[in-house]
Amino acid sequence: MNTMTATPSPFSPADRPQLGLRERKKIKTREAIRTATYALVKEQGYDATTIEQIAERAEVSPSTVFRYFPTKEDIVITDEFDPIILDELRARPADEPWMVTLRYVMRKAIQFGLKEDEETSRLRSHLMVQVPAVRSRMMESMSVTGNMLCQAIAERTGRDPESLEVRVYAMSLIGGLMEASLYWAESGHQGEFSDLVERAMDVLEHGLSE
Amino acid sequence: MNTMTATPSPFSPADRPQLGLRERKKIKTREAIRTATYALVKEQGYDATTIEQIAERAEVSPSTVFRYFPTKEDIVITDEFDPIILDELRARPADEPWMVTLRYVMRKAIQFGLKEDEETSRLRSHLMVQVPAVRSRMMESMSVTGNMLCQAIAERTGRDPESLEVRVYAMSLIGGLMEASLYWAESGHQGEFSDLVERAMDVLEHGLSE
DNA sequence: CCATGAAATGAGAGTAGCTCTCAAAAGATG
DNA sequence: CATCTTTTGAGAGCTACTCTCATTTCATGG
Repeated sequence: MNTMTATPSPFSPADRPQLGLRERKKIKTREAIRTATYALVKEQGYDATTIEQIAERAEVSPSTVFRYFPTKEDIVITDEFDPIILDELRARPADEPWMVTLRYVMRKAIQFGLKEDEETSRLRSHLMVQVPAVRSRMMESMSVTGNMLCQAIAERTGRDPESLEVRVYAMSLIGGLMEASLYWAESGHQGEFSDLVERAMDVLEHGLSE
Repeated sequence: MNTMTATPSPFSPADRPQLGLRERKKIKTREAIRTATYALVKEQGYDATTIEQIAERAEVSPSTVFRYFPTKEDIVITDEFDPIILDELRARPADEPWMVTLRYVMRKAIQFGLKEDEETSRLRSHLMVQVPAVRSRMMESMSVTGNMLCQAIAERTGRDPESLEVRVYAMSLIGGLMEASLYWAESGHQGEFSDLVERAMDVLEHGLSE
């Protein structure tokens, strides 16, 4: 749902021979660090996993780890959904009701996210519940997603993306959706996440009234 | 808007002679640490201010600082609004429309918060904008406020406070209000905060439609 | 008022996240 | 192959944060 660093879209490095050896190595290193981190966290838990261990398993130096990710939490939470979601939002017809668009795009994003690596996305939301630092960082990255949403809403409605109204609206959406994914993780990932999101959207659209 | 530690309500220590010397000293120390921190942050900025400096100015040891506040950010963000807001919410007549209640209570909370120490609450929201770590922690503490809101909403509507619907609704409210205060700080605290909150409430109630 | 017990404090050592610098290694370029 | 640029590794250094233990400070019953 967020990305601070401009992660290239999810294709394996081999798919892009047009990139120089340098670029390909960078992508490899990045993935190696992430893979190593996920594995270690699965084995020992988040706090018990140190940067040194991550560096060792990824076969890079600790300095390099920090060159690729500003903080330890970022190794875990970074994803590349935002640009995809933005594209999808823009691709919808302009006269479609906003909520219909939103539901459609969210459903698609969830499909995409779960398909790519189900276990990883579960681990991620699990960490969000268990590790305060990760949750914090995750929430902060929401504001990036929020800005993107503001942009999309502004384009759609002709409002100023920086206006209080648009920003409040976007953040309330994101807050609600965030809570839905927390709920999902807290309840041990029971049921379909997409169902929860549908219910969350109902609340966001109509309030608690009904 | 939040409190992780159970700060006693805002009365000067002298007002409560029924407390033992020990308790009164604890309150004094807590306030000394906070005062020292605010002063140093105003002088040098947040990052440049170290725990050692804070300890020195508050005339306690660094260990003591950590005994009173789990993290450096907590020294800055902790406040004691949650219980007050909860009480106010409960004090409203049960048949009053929910949004009316909410607007009333928010207005009151803002009055209270600004009156107590205007400059401090400005500094706080300023830090929220400027220092990522503070913003993160602030956002996380929102979930505490969120739980409180769930409780209040549940009591009012007879729903389960743990239900997805209530939780999503609460967090969307909080996300929106949070954004309003960020907006206020980003625009240099122009205008009345309460006006911004009114506008935010309009959006939260009716969406962007009108 | 003093003795005993409990709580708060200070001192200090230790861990780990994160930053910065500089020299060595590896890829790009002509 | 030579040169230039980018990436990496090594290591020192800072600081938030934790833990332990001895010392001091307050509370309490006699």
